[in-house]
Amino acid sequence: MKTDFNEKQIQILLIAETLFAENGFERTSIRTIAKAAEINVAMVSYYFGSKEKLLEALILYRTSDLKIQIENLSHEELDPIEKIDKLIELYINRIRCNKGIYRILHFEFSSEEEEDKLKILNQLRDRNLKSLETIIHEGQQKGIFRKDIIIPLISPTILGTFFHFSMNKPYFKKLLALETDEAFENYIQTKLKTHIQQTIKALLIYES
Amino acid sequence: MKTDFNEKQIQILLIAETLFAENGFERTSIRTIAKAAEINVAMVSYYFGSKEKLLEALILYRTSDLKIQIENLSHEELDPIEKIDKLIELYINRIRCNKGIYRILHFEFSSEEEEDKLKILNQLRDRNLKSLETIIHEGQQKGIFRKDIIIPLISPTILGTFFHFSMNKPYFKKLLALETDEAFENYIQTKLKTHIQQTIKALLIYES
DNA sequence: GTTTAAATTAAACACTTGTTTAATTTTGTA
DNA sequence: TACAAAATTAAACAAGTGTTTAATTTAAAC
Repeated sequence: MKTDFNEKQIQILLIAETLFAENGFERTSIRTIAKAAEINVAMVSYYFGSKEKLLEALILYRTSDLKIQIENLSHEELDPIEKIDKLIELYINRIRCNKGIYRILHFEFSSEEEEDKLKILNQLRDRNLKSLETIIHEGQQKGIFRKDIIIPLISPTILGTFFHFSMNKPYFKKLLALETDEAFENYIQTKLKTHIQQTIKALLIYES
Repeated sequence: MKTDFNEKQIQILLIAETLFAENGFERTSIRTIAKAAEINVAMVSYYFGSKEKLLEALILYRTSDLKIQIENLSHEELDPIEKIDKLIELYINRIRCNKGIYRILHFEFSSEEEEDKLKILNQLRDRNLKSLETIIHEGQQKGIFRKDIIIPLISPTILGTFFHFSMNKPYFKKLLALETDEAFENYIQTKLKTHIQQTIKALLIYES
């Protein structure tokens, strides 16, 4: 599949991303996208073939966009605890910036088994898991981390906490008295981030 | 709103629940529901008024169904750590049994602010938070738990981890070499449950 | 400047959606 | 049995969906 898109295509992709993230894939019609992008309805089919293929193109566009920052991290000269902290920070920021596409990927298509669509996503997940393993093994060898950790369950805890929080935005805004969207975003980057870091470190270090 | 439904209505509700959970609210048409329930399409409008109101009825049916087991727990004679363990077990089992409706509640309507629909859900969340606070405060007074915990962030960690894991079933089945659906369910009730309990306890107890 | 390909358009297409209608059957009651 | 209310039905409705068509405009190449 082609990975290079022209300006018009990217314009469509970006607007589709916003609308999909706001209202979901099904709830967003091609006509809505066309109107928002100020193009003719037929252009989506013309450029991408179909609505489904537009989504595939969007996934491709966004995931090929993502550099492998996490891989680099595991080779930096930091102690394991600092690496975990940085890893979580990376995770959160990366997803925050690509919130739209992540939301679609994780919740709109997570239960479907259509291999073609998920292949790219799975590759991404596998790479991230490998990097996480490297970091944790290092900490275990140095005697800092406990050894009975199920590593594949770490990322669900990080991502799950983050997603659950940000997907129930109205509830937590009210609960935590966060009046504006900025206050909410700020809470994520400070309190929630710290909470997740604290949680994972506690899990890795704590001796029962 | 009425909370008592006749047999026919419940039959429709149960089938709708399954279909909504499997394919999402939007992707499930009234005709699909009618066919599965072996009734006429008009019956849904006749009994519930509309598709939206059918969902509202389903939420009502399921949440009024849920007894307040968690509230009872906080008054039992157990030490705080045991209570946390039991609380998490309760959470997981309760959601596992009502997976369909929880999936719809948390992901299909989590970003919408429509008060009417979420009112019941919010009440449920508030009650649960209160119970959790009671348990944690008890542990803090006894000097077992640390005092700088942000309690509202505990449930996102529990629920988020669980949801993220079970919503990415295909990926984790492959990753953890769980061949059958039963093996997957079993993994949740053993390994994942323990992982979450371990995580929360570590967070509450660990001194940095 | 003409030709050829790409881009863009409005309109139509075939289909699905949720909902309503009006007629018919079933059920319960007096 | 007769009547009235409830349940059920097939059909129609209006609106929206993704996609395709065929005609037109724009751009590029020669």
